[in-house]
Parts: sequence; structure tokens; C-alpha cells
Amino acid sequence: MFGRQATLHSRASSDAREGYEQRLGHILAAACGAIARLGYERASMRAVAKATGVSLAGLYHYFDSKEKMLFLIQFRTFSALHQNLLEKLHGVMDSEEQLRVMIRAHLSYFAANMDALKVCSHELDTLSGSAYEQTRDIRREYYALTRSIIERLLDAHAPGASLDRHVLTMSLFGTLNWLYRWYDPAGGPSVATVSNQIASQFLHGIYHLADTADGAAANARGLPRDASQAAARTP
Amino acid sequence: MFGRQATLHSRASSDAREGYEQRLGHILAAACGAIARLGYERASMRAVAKATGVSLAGLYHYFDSKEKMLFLIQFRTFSALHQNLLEKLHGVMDSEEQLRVMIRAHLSYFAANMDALKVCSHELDTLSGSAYEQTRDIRREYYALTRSIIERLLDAHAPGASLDRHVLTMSLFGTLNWLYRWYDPAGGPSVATVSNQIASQFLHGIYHLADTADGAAANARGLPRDASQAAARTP
DNA sequence: GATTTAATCGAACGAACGTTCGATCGCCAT
DNA sequence: ATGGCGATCGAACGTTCGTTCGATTAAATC
Repeated sequence: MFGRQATLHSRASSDAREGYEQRLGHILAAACGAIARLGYERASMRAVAKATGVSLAGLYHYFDSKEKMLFLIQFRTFSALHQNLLEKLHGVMDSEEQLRVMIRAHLSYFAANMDALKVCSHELDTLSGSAYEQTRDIRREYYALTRSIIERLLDAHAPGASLDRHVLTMSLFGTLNWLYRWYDPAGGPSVATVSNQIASQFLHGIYHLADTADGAAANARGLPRDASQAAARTP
Repeated sequence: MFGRQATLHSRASSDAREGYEQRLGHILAAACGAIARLGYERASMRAVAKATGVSLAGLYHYFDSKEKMLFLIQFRTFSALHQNLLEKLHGVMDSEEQLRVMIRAHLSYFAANMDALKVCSHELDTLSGSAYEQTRDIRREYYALTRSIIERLLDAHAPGASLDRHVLTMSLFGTLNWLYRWYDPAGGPSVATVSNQIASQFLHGIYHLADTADGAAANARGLPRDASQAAARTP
């Protein structure tokens, strides 16, 4: 599946593997930049080759196809994003603090890997087949983790609120995944500032709804409300 | 610039113009569906031709190029979205109600024109040159209108809150523009339900921040906060 | 030192794309 | 009738794309 098999028989081949991983990382980073700037379809393999210094044919030593290249980028980024969150969540018990950590971790990762996160936010439906399913599964893990935090948050602070939890979770993801369209960590408020503002507004938006009656009074305003089930699709 | 000049000299040519507009609308709707499903680059002119019944060459009677076709879709959609909001805002004076109207109008329009709004949310950077600038200008009007509502809202209900208003506005747009990725008006909570929940959470997220001290106490949590200026880019 | 294997490249292939060309058909005004 | 024009089409053109092929060099294995 990947370009090369591991041949871990000697120290020499271990060094070679390190060099291989390093060059692969360099190529993927350049590809990431091109796709972030031009979009997947417009970013030609020739442009990626130019950006890396490797020849066009040389790229195909590292992956079988352009689609596999995108898969590697997305799979690695989503995995790292998820792993990063799990680590930062370690030892944090309070659900409010967990949500603050989640938002801060997401923004930090975005600030440090803007190209990669843009490609992951914008090219969500580009892959197909099993490559799509694999990245979708990681995304679902990330979604499920975030949603479980929100669930505990609601159970603890707003138990009776009539809030659709899927809508709630996707609203947050909308705010976070849209960042790549406008937020420049270098030229605006700091990551900490933006994280805190988003987290505070989100949290207090929940809390205040719990305060008013059972949340329904504030939520149902002027229009009838139906208690239909959560929407079908998950990210 | 457009495919045809207006020849309004007789009733006959007026009828012809109506037929022309109708066929153009039909073609754009089909193109919209293809681009929403496949993305702009993958949606070939041959696929659009198949979807409309018109021949490949016949399409070019209605626009000079594929890019102009996308421009027509985006320009018309953004204009209608903006116009629709202005109309629904007519006579509404309370800033809170204005924001609720804005969110409800956006979701209603989305529910009625899913393909078009997906194309407008996802293909924001596809156009170039003056076509890009024209659509960007309408988007900016839409942004400015929404931001002005939020500004008045803050001045009235949370005058001292240390909230970055650009971050606030873009958070809302993130939630709204991300809808196309998950919300199916046919199979989930109603437009009214989702609108109310998003609006209520957003509004109370602001109000509660105004209640606590001057908003800074709740906002600055655990991390230092800098009072840097608003981010550079607007949508 | 011989042999295998990883890494790289220039050149080319076949397909798909956006676009254009020239011709045809039907309608309206002259 | 006839000339002009809007509308439409099949066929083709030139370009760009992802990918493959065969050859060449460098390094590791025996």
C-alpha cells in the first residue's frame, strides 16, 4: 500500500528508513502547501514536483497515486490532531475544562499546521473508496470524543435543556473548521484569546439556556418547536 | 459579458427574453447540482451538458466560459441571499430580533437552495480576477450587515465586554456556512428549531459574558489575554 | 567483487478537459 | 420569397493531466 516495505534487519536500514520518512515528510509538506493554495484538483503533480525539487516520476516512488498522496496527508493530520487532543485531555476531569482544552488544542494545532488543517477542512469529500472511509473513521472518533465532552457538560450543567446535541456539536465544529477561511494567527488576536472567547461564548450559551426554566423558554422564541430526532449525518 | 444583449423593442422579443432567462436558469440549476456534488473542477462541462439535455457547444451560447458560469451562480445566489435578508429585516428594530431574523433567513434560504449555498460556501476562492472581486464585494456587504447587527447588540446588552467583534462575527458565519456539511432539512430538526437553538446559544453566550464583571472575568480563564486588534481578513 | 535492490529521472502515452469552428434549423421582419 | 439572426449541434483542436516505462546511478547484501 505504501511506497516501501520496512526492512529492519540492520542499523543501516534503520537509518535509511529515517531518511525515507524525512524525504516523504518533506514531499507531503510541499504537496500540502500546493493543495492548500490551489485546491486538490488544480494542484498538479508537476507543481508538487517543482515545489519539492523531485522529478515528476520520482514522486511515484513515495505513493502509488495522487489520491494516495492526499490520503497520507489527511490520515496523518487527522491522526495527529486526535492524538494531540487525547494527550492534552489527560488528567483533566472537569467537563468544562475539557471543552476549553479541546478548543485550545484545536486552535493551537491549526496555528502550527495551517496548510494541513485547511486541506483537511476543505477536501473532506475528495477521497473515495476505502481511503475515504479510513479518514472518515478518524474524523468520527474526533467527533465522538468532542460530543462526549459536550454530553457530560450538558448532563452536569444543563440537564433539562432542550438542546439538540448534534446541532450543538456541529455548531462548534463549524466555528472551528471555518477558521482557515479568516484567521491568521500571525496578524490577529492570539490563539489563547480566540480560544477563550470561543469557549466562553459556547459554554455560557449553554449555561444560560439551562437557567431559564428548563431551557425551553429561551429556546422556543416565536416559533413552534418540534422534538424530532437528531439529524442523520455525522461528519 | 453575458451571453446575449437585451433587445427590448417589441413584445415578441420580450417573450423571447423570458424564454431565454428560463432556459438559462434551468442550465444554471443543473450546473449547480453538478458542482455541489462533484466540486467545480470535477464537474466537467460535458457533465453539465448531459444534465441539462443541451449539447456541449450549446452551453457556450449562455456564457463565455466555465468560470463565467460559476460566477453567474455565485453572483445570483449571494445577491438573492442578501436581498432576502434585507427584506426580512424590514421593520425589525430590536437588535436581538434582528439577529434571530438573520439566522432564520440564512437557514431558510439554505433549506430552499442547498446546492447553490453549498457551491457558494465551498467554492469561495475558485473565481479569479474581477469575477472574484465582484462576488467578494457582495459577500462583504452581507458580512457588514451581519456585523452591524452584532455591534448594536453588543452596545445595547454588553457594552463593556472585551469581545473581539470580528471573531464573534466569523464564529457565527462558521456555524452557518458549515451547515452544508451536515444539515439535512428533510431528515432532521426543522429549520425553525435549528435556527432558534443557534440564535439562542449565540445570544446568551454574549449576554452572560456581559453579566460577569465586564466580561473579562469569564473570558480570561487560565491564560493571559492580549488586547490586540481585530484580525486582518474579512470574508 | 558480484548481485540485488532502492532511488531517481527524461520521455512518452492515453485520456479528459475547456473551448472553438462551421453548418444547420426555425423564426421574424422586410 | 428572402435575408438576417438567435439557437443549437457534431466534430474537432490544442492543452494539460495522472500515470507508466525503461534506463541510470548509488547503496546495501552476500
